[in-house]
Amino acid sequence: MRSPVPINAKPASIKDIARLAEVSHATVSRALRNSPLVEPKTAERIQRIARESGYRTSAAARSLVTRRSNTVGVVVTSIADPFVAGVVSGIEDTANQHGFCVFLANSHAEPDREVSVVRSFEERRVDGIIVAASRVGAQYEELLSHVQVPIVLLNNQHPSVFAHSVTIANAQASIEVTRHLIALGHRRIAYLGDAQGYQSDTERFSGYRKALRAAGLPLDRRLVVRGDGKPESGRTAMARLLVLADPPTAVFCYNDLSALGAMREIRDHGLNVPHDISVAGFDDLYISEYMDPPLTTVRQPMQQMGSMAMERLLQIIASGDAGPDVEVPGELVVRGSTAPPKKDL
Amino acid sequence: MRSPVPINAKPASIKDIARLAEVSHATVSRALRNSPLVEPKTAERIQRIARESGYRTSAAARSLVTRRSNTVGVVVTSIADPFVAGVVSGIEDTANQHGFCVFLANSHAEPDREVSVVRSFEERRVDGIIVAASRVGAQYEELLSHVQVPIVLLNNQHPSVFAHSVTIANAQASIEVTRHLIALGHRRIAYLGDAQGYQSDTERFSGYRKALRAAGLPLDRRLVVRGDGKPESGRTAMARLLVLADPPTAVFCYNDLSALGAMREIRDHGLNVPHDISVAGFDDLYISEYMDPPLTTVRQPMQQMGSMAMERLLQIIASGDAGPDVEVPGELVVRGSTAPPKKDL
DNA sequence: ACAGTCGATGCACACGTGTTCATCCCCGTA
DNA sequence: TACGGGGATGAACACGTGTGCATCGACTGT
Repeated sequence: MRSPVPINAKPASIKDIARLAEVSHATVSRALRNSPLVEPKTAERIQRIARESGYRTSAAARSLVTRRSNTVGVVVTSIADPFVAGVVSGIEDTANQHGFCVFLANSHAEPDREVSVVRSFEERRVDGIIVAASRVGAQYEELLSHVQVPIVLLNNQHPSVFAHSVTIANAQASIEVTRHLIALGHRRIAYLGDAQGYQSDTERFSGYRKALRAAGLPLDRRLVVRGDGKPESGRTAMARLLVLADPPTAVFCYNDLSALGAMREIRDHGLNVPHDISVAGFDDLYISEYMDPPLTTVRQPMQQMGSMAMERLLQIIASGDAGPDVEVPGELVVRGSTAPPKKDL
Repeated sequence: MRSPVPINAKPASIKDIARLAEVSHATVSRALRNSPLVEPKTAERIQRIARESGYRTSAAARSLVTRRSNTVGVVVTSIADPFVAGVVSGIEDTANQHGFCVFLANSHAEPDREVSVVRSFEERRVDGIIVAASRVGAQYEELLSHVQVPIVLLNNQHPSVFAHSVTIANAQASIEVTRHLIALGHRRIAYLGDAQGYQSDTERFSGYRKALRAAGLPLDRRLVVRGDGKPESGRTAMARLLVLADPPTAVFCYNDLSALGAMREIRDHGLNVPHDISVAGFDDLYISEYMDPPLTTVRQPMQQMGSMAMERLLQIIASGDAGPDVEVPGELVVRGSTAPPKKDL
């Protein structure tokens, strides 16, 4: 069942190549890196020999002397979250483009995992860390602030000193969503948020509140419910709204997955989206335009944000610093899940 | 904006700890690994000093001598694919559990990326590789067969010698889906597949064919269309089916994302799922039960499959070999997207 | 012909860790 | 007291690569 090559054959080293080419290992080292110090002809010969013998430079040995691993660590709550997956995809693409490899680790928002992951990254001497965990508790902050390599936070700009960030304009985008619902004629608009203490939730809720206030609408605390950002909890949170004596005519959801669950619950109550209740989300997952009805939401350029975070990190690694924190705008995408409320309400 | 710690401060080495503890670096090495050779009292003292000075063992230096990196490489077509993300989540969880870190790399099914990724993994001396790329072309196979570390293929058992595999019982599950549609009374059942030459597609199609034959139904080539596994191509492929003079009354889709697009196209033609056309998928993404209607599909235990692949790899790394290849069964999950065909057809 | 210059290459050390072997010290026993 | 044994520790080498410095040969200009 296995290849004919013995599995424990130790890989060819630079010295093996040197012996074959009848030069010193120093010359091989230079030749393989295309140093101008070595004569073109011998360089070519050495490279040919290396190629033929399947030589692969040992990144471990190299990084030991260069103090660079060309490696970054990425911590996420869960890669199974489609938003996170989009971001990581962007990160990996630009990392690969620059010769970097990415270590991926789930934290599942468990403090134990968080410390073990960061420790592991430190041991592996990553050149930088990207945290897309959305929640940076006090203990986690303490941990990260002692890390010796640059850190970029994604969707979590931290008030403190130890990290740079790439975020989306949560408040502004939320204002636009809420304004959109108000403009349609809604007056009882619910907020279905996330209870895990994410900064994004705080900011999105604050945008929702501001828009209400600007329109002279009251903030009804009973219309504010929270889940965990997954469909099932969106569903149960929506259920709490539907049993109200005076249920909302529109719901602004923390993210598209919550909205998915909310829509499901609404249908199961025999109501129609958007005819009876309008639903808006946040993220614009690439399934969202295929939902029935297609979901009104805020487009968050996930891949691009990941890409920006990575480029930012690379710049810090190279030049020691990057400019001010980046905030990308969100784009309101109006689709079929939002409509004017029924006249008789 | 930065931590007070100078960024280029070189991390404490084992020798620094040795100096502080007034012992040799050998003793430190032993103490940190809890070797019985060192006196418990001094071991404790050394560990305290190491902890206080924030020492982190250099994985690079260690792996240089141990010839083990405690690292695995994972190649996927795209982490943005929710199925892939589920699998990778399972992989990472069990890897982390065993002290391993995972390198994640997208290949985007581009041959260039594939070779560069594998080369990069080799340089980093990963202890093993998991390929969840679903497609292993001739060139890729040639590449992988020369790799010196164990390889586990996911959903792509390869007839050759160089790799182990974890797969789902594609053919059997597809037979069950098709049988389910036949049992509902359908006689014109389409197959909406994947055109990228994935083995999964071949097997699922073959299951579809077998079930038709077993029921004495003819295979109509016009009812077989293919896309790329994403919603948009599911939509366009469905469009080709809808313009037929005698369109199908049911569609079995290669995966849930294709089904999502197909359902959208059906609705856009003013038709109803499942009343006019039944739709079945494959994967059971965790959004699928929230679709409208909820999707009939085959549950593929993504996380568990990832976990199994990783455990398999670990076993090969540890003991040199693992048993025969693993095939997990798929579970037909019947939901609202499939129903008997209209009587008048 | 000779000194000086420059291009190409080798020598030797460093990076941080694990491990074998030797050394040293302390204790018990003959 | 002398000897042996065992437990704890240090010295030294190896892992594979990069690089400063020395060396060596060839070429140029006088």
